Amino acid sequence: MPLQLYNSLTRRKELFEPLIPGYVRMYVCGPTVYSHSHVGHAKSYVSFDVLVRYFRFIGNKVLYVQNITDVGHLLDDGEDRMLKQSRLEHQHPMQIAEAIARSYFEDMDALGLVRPDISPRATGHVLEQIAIVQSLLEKEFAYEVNGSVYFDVRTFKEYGRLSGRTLEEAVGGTRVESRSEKRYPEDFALWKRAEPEHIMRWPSPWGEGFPGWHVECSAMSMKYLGETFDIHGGGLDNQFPHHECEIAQSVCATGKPFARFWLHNNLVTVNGQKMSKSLGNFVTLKDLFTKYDPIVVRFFILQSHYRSTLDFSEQALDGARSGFERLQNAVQNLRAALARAEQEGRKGGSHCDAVAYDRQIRDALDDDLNAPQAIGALFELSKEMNALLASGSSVSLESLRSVDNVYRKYGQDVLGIVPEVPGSSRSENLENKLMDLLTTMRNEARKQKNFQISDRIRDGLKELGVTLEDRKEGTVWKKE
RNA sequence: GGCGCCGUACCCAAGUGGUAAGGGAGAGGUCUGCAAAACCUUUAUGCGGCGGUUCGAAUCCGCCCGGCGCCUCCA
Repeated sequence: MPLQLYNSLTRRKELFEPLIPGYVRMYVCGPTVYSHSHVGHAKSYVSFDVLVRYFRFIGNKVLYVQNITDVGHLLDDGEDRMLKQSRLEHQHPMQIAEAIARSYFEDMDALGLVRPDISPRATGHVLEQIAIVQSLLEKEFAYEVNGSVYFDVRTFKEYGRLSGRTLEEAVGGTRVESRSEKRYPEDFALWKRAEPEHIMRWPSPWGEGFPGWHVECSAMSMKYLGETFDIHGGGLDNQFPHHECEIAQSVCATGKPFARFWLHNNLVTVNGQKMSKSLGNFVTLKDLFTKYDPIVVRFFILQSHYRSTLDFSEQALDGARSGFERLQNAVQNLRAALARAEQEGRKGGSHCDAVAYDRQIRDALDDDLNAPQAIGALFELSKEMNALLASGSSVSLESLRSVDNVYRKYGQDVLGIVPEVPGSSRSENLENKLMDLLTTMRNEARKQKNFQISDRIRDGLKELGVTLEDRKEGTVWKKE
């Protein structure tokens, strides 16, 4: 089954093929860098990370662009959120932007995300934004008032297609007082006049000012991906107005189609309510990572579909952690068995049909990136292998290798929930050597029934946060 | 008020016409000097409620109840 993706533009799953065969051009709305990332950001970026990984896995080259918004994102009262934060922290806005951008990458790296190929900043692309605004003015899709430029939404008949609303509806339901400067309440700012106290300002044909929020994404996506590209992604809460406005200004500026596929991830909820900064119910990733391993958070996120809401709770996270550990154990068991089989040069043995699971996982991912279903299949495979290994039957080298291959391909490369080396008992360092020494001594003591010594070793290690487990295959240790 | 989404076991969560994936928790078991872990088995005659369409519905249609999102900054 070829890859199908749900396109918000058409409201249905569509066969996805890049415009240029074998080359996917993709843009995802990145963070506004004024405060640390929370679980909601993680859901969005983890989802698109899996998409990028999957595109590459099935043989495409991908150019993945994700912006960093460091100007123009306004609050209700018209204040730039970057400037507000800078005022609160007594720092230059670019200081905030730099610190938060670093924090963002730190968090995303921890979650195992593949970095975007290009991470352009809005402040670095003011010229490109001005060029779009100028083009829109020339073509009379926009108008200037007192040093600000607005997009005239009535000139674009497709306005509202993405979000499924018509101008009449929108204006009827608008709860915001219309800005007197605008010709029409739904018109949106392309360029804003900077008041004297406004620090972030650039010269423009209309005087000193700063770009509107939406236009940066049009400028940066088209600069690096071309006027028409394959995929534009982002959070569902950006569908309107942000993405609607992007489409309007891009299509009108170039006269060409903009993004072909629009993908929207759903939101993280807490007790059924959206996790957001304004509600104050958000959990920053940095806080979360003190309690949960980032890869557990990633696993938790991927256990629900990207287009479903994900309800956040400690109980759910704890459940994910246990499930994650179960999968790691299964992979460890399998690899230990594989190592033994390779050592003995095993010929023959019982069979496990990894191909069926491979197929199942491929089908799940091809169907609008159904990661939870793919994970379900990985667990079923694990259960079958565990049972086979526990029964004591010797599994054929070929089967063991093909199962390991499924873990590597999907668990590791595509989903990123199986580390290169699961668990902590394998790498070669002093810690490992010391632990080997201690566990060997302890097992010798146990053989001699000197349990005073053996328990003293185990209890002592426990106090240091190291747990020993005596398994059939030998003793393994884990750090808390 | 307009547009849209969701309601599946104690918790999280797939499934969108063919007779309920998966994970956690609980229960039972294997292993074991003890402990812990690991592993196995097991757990929804039913998918918010009521009608309808169909040989057949969690899945389609209608109504109702409950919750949420967007319409204003948010991934």
